Amino acid sequence: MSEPASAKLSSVADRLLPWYDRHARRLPWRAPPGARADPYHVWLSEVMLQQTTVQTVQPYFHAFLARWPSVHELAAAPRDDVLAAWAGLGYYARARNLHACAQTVSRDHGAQFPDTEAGLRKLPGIGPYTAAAIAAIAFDRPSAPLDGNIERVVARLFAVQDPLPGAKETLRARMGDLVPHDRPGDFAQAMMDLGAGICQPRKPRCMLCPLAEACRASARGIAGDLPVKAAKKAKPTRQAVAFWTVRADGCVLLRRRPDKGLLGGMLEVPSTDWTEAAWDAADARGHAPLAAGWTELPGVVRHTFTHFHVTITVWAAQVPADTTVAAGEWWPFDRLSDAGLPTVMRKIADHAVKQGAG
DNA sequence: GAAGCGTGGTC
DNA sequence: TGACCAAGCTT
Repeated sequence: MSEPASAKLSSVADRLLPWYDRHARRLPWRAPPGARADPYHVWLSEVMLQQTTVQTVQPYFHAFLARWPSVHELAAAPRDDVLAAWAGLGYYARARNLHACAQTVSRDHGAQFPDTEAGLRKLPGIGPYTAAAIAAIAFDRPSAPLDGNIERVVARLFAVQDPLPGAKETLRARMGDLVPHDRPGDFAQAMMDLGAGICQPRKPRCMLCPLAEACRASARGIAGDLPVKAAKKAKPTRQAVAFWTVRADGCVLLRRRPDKGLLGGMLEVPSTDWTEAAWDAADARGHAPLAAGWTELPGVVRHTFTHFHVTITVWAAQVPADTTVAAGEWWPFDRLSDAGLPTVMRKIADHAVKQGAG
């Protein structure tokens, strides 16, 4: 019988963990050496870090912990407060699921997060990656989280040339073979740190990599070409008109978006639909939140979402102090920063102010 | 399996 | 400037 594969694979953890002990990034959600991380902190950070950089997440993580120190307090918070605190972070379904998850854990689990991958996987907003990551990092389970960093590291280690996302299950199995029984949580974080700091997408720093000797892609000089990814579709450009309504008492009209879909549940500057065809004035006026003397402001607001670009024209109007609307909220202009506007809406507000319609 | 879902940084 | 990329999940 030949030498078991595990003899060689275990050397990956043996090489990586000492490197991690010297080079681990110091991050606010990580436990100090020798301590167990708080599952609430691990969960909150992992959800915030979905498709989002560490630098972007840090201030939000601190703000959430300061305001809601435990999962019980987060569960008890009004949902709109959680959404407003999430504003600017993107992928707002995460905030809706975060709040729902906190309520489930608080109500059904005695404020204790499940300590297994399968138990975590049942909670809203916790998918395959996040369940595996929390199980490993918070509970030291030998699970195999596979995020974008680990996909890249594993694809290079084994020189996997099949394109993603088709190769994902192959990579997950390879990762599973690498996970050590000792310190699996540190191993997962070490793989992510390696991906972020050494095994980088464009210019891998193989000269500094503790796994270079074991890396097939590095040996062949093709590390920078992996992983192969399927081509992405081109983004169309859509058009919209946004209505900036200033009331004589200094309030601005906002509106809450439907719960599902783009910017679901978030406040918005009332606007037309976002269509590929341009809006003519008569059609746009039919979508205004109220009848008023609308003026088109110079310039446009441009923004890019995951799957389309949008060009927004802003119409402004001033209305009397006693104006009301059926569906909408009047927000004092000088408290607009508390409203929790998504970035595209903040851009519209900034544009209106810059054009003198504050 | 594919599409929908944000934002900011980088090259 | 535009395309790519980041600790993905849901339907």
